[in-house]
Amino acid sequence: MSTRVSIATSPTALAELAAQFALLADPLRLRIVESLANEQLCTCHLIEITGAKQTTVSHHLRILREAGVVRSEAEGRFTWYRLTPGAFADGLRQLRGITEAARSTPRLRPACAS
Amino acid sequence: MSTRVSIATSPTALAELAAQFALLADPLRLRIVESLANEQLCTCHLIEITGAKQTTVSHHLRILREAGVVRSEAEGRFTWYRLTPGAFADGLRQLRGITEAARSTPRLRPACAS
DNA sequence: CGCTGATATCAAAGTTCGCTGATATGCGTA
DNA sequence: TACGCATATCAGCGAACTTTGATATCAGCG
Repeated sequence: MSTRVSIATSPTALAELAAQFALLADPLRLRIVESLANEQLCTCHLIEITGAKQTTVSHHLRILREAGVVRSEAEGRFTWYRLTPGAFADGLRQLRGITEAARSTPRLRPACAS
Repeated sequence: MSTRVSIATSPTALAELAAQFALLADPLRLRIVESLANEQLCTCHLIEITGAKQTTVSHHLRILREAGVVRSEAEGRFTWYRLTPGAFADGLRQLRGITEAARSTPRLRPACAS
């Protein structure tokens, strides 16, 4: 009879959250996201900022676009990117909860029932 | 003469931050971290909570341990894990900055100097 | 209309990552 | 001391990911 505490997050929600953090788990994508936090930029800017090849930047932009955290708008030959308002809101909320709880780790040690 | 805005984060800091998010980018690790946020747990608990194999859990615990976000303390046959106070603080700060800036994306569109 | 530049897509290659069975270590107990 | 249980380590396999050259698309310009 396992009386372990229930798991707050459903498996799917957990996977979605992990996917959200995965977007930030790559240095290049992190740089892109952080650059887009302050201003809209077109691909050429991001190529210059990151120093990565055009195809590489375009690939990561697609990942971010399909994840819904950035929006793109074509303007002539250029494509402008901006961060989606509310992007990473879930991740932020979760991370805040974790760090706040971890601030004072209780000595609680549930029994090792086997 | 590229006059692109400077990059706030150094390459190493960026990599470290990405590595921090990578820790949360796996559903299993995310569940472990989230479980440890509220109480100390030993490996057997985490095996039961996650439903994963013992070696799998142990593997991820090692990753978290070596990253410094969890601490382990042996007690007899058991090993207790707890979240390191201050873990993910940088990640949280960064993510907060991003989401706050993204709340109101300015129409700013720097020129495409080529 | 043909060329150039900006960007996206595709396919291949190399690398990393998660999972797992086998195995080792170490503590408590009979 | 011998055995069982909790846990960690190791090695290998397969999947997923990043990077990149080649190529396609498309808009603006001469």
